[in-house]
Amino acid sequence: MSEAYTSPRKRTARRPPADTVGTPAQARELRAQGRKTMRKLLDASMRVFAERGFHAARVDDIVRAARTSHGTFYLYFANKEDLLRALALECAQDLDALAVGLGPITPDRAGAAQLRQFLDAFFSTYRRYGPVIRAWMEGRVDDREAQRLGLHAFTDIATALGRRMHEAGAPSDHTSVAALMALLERSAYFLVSRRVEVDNDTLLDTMTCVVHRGFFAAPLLGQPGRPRVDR
Amino acid sequence: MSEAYTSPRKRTARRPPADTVGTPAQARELRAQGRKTMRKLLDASMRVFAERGFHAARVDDIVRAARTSHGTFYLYFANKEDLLRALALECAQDLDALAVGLGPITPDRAGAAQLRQFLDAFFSTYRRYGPVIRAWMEGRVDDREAQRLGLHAFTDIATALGRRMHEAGAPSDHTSVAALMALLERSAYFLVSRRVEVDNDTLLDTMTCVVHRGFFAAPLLGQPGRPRVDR
Amino acid sequence: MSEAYTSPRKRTARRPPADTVGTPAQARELRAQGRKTMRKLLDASMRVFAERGFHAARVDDIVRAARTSHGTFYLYFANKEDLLRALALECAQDLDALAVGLGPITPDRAGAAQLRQFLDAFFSTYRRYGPVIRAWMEGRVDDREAQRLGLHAFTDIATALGRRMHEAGAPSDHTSVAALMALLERSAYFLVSRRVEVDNDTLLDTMTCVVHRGFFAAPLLGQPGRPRVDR
Amino acid sequence: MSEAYTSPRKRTARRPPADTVGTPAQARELRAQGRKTMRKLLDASMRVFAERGFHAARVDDIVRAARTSHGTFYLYFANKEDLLRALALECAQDLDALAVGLGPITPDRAGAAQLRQFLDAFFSTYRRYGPVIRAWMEGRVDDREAQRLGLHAFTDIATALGRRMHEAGAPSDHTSVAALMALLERSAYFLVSRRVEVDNDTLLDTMTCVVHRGFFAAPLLGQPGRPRVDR
DNA sequence: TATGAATGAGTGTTCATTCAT
DNA sequence: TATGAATGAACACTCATTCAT
Repeated sequence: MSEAYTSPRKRTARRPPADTVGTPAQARELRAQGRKTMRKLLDASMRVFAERGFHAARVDDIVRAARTSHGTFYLYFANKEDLLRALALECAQDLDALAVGLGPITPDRAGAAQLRQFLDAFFSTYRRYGPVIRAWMEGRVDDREAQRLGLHAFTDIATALGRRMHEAGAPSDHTSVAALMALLERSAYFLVSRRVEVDNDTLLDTMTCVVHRGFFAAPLLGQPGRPRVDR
Repeated sequence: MSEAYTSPRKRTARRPPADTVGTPAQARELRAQGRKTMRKLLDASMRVFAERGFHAARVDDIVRAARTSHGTFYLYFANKEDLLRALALECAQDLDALAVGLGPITPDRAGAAQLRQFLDAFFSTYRRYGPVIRAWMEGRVDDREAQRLGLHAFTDIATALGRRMHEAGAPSDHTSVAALMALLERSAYFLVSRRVEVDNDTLLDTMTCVVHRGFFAAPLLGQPGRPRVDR
Repeated sequence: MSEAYTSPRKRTARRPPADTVGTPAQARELRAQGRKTMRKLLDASMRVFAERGFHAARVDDIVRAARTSHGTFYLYFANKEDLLRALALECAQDLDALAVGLGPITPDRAGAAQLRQFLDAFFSTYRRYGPVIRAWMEGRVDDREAQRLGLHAFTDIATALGRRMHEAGAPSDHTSVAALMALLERSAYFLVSRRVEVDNDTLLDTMTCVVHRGFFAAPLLGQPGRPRVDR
Repeated sequence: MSEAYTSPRKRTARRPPADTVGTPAQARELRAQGRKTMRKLLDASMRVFAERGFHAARVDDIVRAARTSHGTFYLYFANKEDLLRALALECAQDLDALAVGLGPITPDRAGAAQLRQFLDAFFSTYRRYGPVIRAWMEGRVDDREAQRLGLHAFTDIATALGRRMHEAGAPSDHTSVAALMALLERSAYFLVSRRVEVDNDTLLDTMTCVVHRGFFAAPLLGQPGRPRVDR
């Protein structure tokens, strides 16, 4: 999953003259300045998406945030979806790393620690790429490629988790893994969107405990730092 | 929460601010035919929202689905947000009933059964009102009232669940309950949206088990019907 | 009153209230071409307003007259009201100049000449900005700013006239001045709208005579060029 | 000008079957109740027009004000213009009476009194029918008949005034009379619309004086009640 | 005679995308 | 490589008028 993003400028519908059609993602070679501008756009878009969400975000918002122009935007991306695709690639790489780095989740405190670390990393990625992930989830993305990337990345993580669940002797069928993914995604959303009042550490503790017991068949451990306080 | 929806045939003396309007409900009394048409619109909109999502849905889609005209739509609703508000009210009532009907979740099979039944009902409601709930979640709803309703309904359920968690001796702090809500909502979404391949019964079994253990501190019960199969 | 109009390319963070918007002027710096297009729109709108009146004029009429597109219009003006505001500013500046240039109206022929010159200038301005002035008069303009400008401009002229009436020893109370303004505005309207058959010179003569005698306490002068013909 | 208004129901464009076409204003004979309803609509419309103006007024506003229904409106009037025509007829009759009742305007106090009385009556009529008159003035009325009525009524008054001006030895050419009409109409508008602060009596005094001197060649009379105060 | 419901053409406004410089 | 200007299809909403009861 280390394909590099290649700007698909000129992959638009109307394509009349003898051009490099057929070779869809025919990126121009970018020089230093070009790379910098593209980076500016990618970063700006993440900020805008975080605030408004992908669909509500306007190209205008993005270029303003990136302190550049409309024309420039379309110099680097074929359209908004194409930008999403580029972000999706970065995000998928991040998630991929997560999947690769996930060690065994034993029923003891070591397993809990491993799990916590994974969750922490997941939340971190979500903080950055949440809007992209949600765009996948919402399923209103027309772009096949972006969809595929999202699916792929999620499947990778799901597979990794499923394997660890299996090792732990817990049910690791498709549905169980899906439920875990559901919990992960939405908890991260709550955390990041601030729609629900949760703070990072408390959520990490809670999730570690819940997931360990609920999905990895761990016994109830008196976990340190886990406040057993009722609300 | 049994406030009835009153069609906002407002008389925005001058400019109707194009948004949620100030005078939300100055409903004409509807006769039989009027009620029928309104119902048609509400039902059609649910179908359209289910397919396209609230934001992507066009008023035009709705009226086409309801086999009525554009003008008629605005005879019953001030705008799309107002329609959402009406649906939100119905949804909130459904969710409210769920909260009220939730019995104690004991650690034994009876508790599991109770839980399963609740989940079943929740999924059912989600099947119908999912788009409305997601509109709340996405937080891009401008309408204050609809937001309030959504928050209120979710808080009600969360409170009921929290109480049962507390009774069960499990952590029932704010964060734990939030995590449970996250799991419920997104699982239902996966189920309903068909974005992930899960079938109703399997998900019910899985969720019952996971939630029972993860959130209600139940021991691992050899639950009947729970396939221990790995994928 | 030399505030320059600044195109209201506002960034109504969320909903643009469909009306006068809060952030009226966050103008982009316009380049030569931009200025030209804006001018084209302003001029075209004057032509359209002259023909249809402000309220009846459609944005579509304006852009057609300006040989540009719908989108372009909204690139320069937030809406029709905003365009009116821009025109109002120009008009107010014109009227202001009139007020400043008004010399003393003595009871002799010199006074009559001065008056005639003023009336001529007033009619001239009215020929250009009549529709704007009438939009003020009709009082159906929602835009506060445009209203303020109109009121201000009229007050300026009224004040100047009042002072000259006072000097001339004629009644210069509020009501008298108002009556004079009424006469000026409506005569100009008759002249410009061609609703009543009057030609410019005849009207100038008539008005000079009538106003001189009626509002500036002048004696009946045998004014040259004044046809004493009955109709 | 004492033609009675006959509801032109069925003078609409589409007119397929063997109906009383050709006889355009084929009013149904109205019974007592019908007359009452029609009156209700006429009165309500005047109220609404006074508040919003003819063009901005919605049929919906009118029927609400008249506490009746849309359907009923179109039972009595072919459309909004048709309603205007009916009001125009009433108004024209009022104005007609004014024209007929206008006595000679002598240069002395008796003439001033006569003039004052006329102005008072004119303002009175304007208070009631101002919106109708303005609809004529604005010239945006499609209806030929209503236009004709308006023109006719104004011409009648203008003729009567012109005659009296002639008798008084003042210029009574077309343009002079037009200027007087301009002054009358707009003053009345200022008075009624409250766009300018003038009160009835003061305006009457001022107008009497100004018109007497300006249009009827009267000398400066120390008119009683005329405050010579500057503002 | 009266009514509330229904209709759809008309209008304002937005915004992704293309163009000329 | 960068930019601001231009475009027009798409969409929300209004309201005069007609219809069925």
